[in-house]
Amino acid sequence: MSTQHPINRHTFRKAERLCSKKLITDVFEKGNSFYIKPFKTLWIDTPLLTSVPAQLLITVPKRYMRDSWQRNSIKRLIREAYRLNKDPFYSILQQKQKQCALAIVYTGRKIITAAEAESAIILILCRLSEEYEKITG
RNA sequence: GUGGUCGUCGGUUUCUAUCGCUUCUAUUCUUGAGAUAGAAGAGGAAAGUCAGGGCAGCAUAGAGCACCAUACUUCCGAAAGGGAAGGACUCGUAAGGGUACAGAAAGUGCCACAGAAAAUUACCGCCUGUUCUUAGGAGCAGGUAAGGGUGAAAACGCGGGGUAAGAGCCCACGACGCGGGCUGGGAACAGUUGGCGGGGGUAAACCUUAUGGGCUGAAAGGCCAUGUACACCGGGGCGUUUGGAGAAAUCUAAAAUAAGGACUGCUCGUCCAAUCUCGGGGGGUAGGUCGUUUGAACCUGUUGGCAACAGCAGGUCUAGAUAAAUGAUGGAAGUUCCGGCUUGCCGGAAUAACAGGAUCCUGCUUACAAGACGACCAUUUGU
RNA sequence: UCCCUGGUGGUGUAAUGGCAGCACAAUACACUUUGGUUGUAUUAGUCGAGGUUCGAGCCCUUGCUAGGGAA
Repeated sequence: MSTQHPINRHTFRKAERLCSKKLITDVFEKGNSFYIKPFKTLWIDTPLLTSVPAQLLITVPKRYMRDSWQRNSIKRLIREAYRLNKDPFYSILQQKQKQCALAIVYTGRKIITAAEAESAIILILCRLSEEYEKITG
């Protein structure tokens, strides 16, 4: 598996996105959650249909950001930050033989810069890694 | 030069480094939502969803009413609450701008406050007659719209005649409205001539006239796969009359009819079934694919037309995602601005506003940074 | 993507085209030793822009904004 997804390539393909309606409802209804600065994160430990370690869903509510171009740009920033920083989290998941469904919800009301997004995403991924350490003991 | 009016263009440009996204094509083998290479990849408004269509489904014997929309003329356009040119009115010194711009003389309603009165009106006043009288006047009956501080709006304006007092009551001139004739124009309309008339405003109040209008929207709808249950609840109903068979229960045939449903608001009318119909609710699925991008398409040239636009010729194929693709960080050039002066160099800053396709077109409306351009008007100064 | 509804003081709500009200809240005063209750007074408003009208919260156009629905 790891040969198909080399660590040194920071990709973010369709397989790594959360598209299944069932999984999405599971994440939002049964998932664990925590809050770091402008993002709310929901996650659940569940077997996925594909071979990737984790699937991610990015969401910006229409209630807070009215214009679609603003929502799109924030989603792009989050995706970029996740893509560049996901490797430590993936390696932990692969060690533990686990799969994870993730949802990141932006709860701010203004546009953030790329640097702010990246630091917050790094914090979120560290927190998730800790949670998995606790689960597996 | 200053101020202004109308309009057009513009919309992060080019090269490059690292990482990355979507679609298509080719190659490859480990046959996977793989790898490599190449190509393509958001807007003038993609927006608001305001108008009209294409397309799709449902409905459709027909008629009437209701409801909704539109409303100067001609032309363009598939159509349009669309556009062009023109007319009328209106705002502006002007260039120009705006107009739901049919009917108030078919009818109904409304017009607060103020005012005598807001549309067949008499409160004060004026005048006539009459009664009383303290001789100033008061009461009663009638005539009268010339005058009365109001109001958004006051019963055409002004002059003369007339009268008891007055009044378009009559006349001249003027304004307004409705017909007729003539001239110009394709028409709206304009000019002119003569006739008739007396009427407040309001139709983005009801309404009248003319014209038009089925309903629902890609979560429409078709196909494949997966999966299941019409189990449950509520309303209505499987009826009545006549004929035949039969002792009867009942069965059967044809016609009519009550209640119900359909014809998408109502009426007429037509049609509909008998473990049936209408509504609610539940179970299951939670995937793929078509629709889906070649079209009233775009670009260039040319012809016709004042213009909107149309014809002809040549060329082009130009996003198709689906929890939803264009991004992040650098470098160089270019562009713009600021400062300095050697006037074409140096240094610094910025590289943007509005904003992201989701079925597709035509319009309308709204938002919009730096900058560029054209036409015209007013005014000032100089020549 | 498509469709629908609303917007009135700080909050909740009324209002035929004709002076924009009511309740709660807030502030001040009175009452009370003080607070509460009660009473009196005050402040504060038609989402923005344009149009129709003598006159728009209401009618029309357009924008802004809030919310809802649709396998």
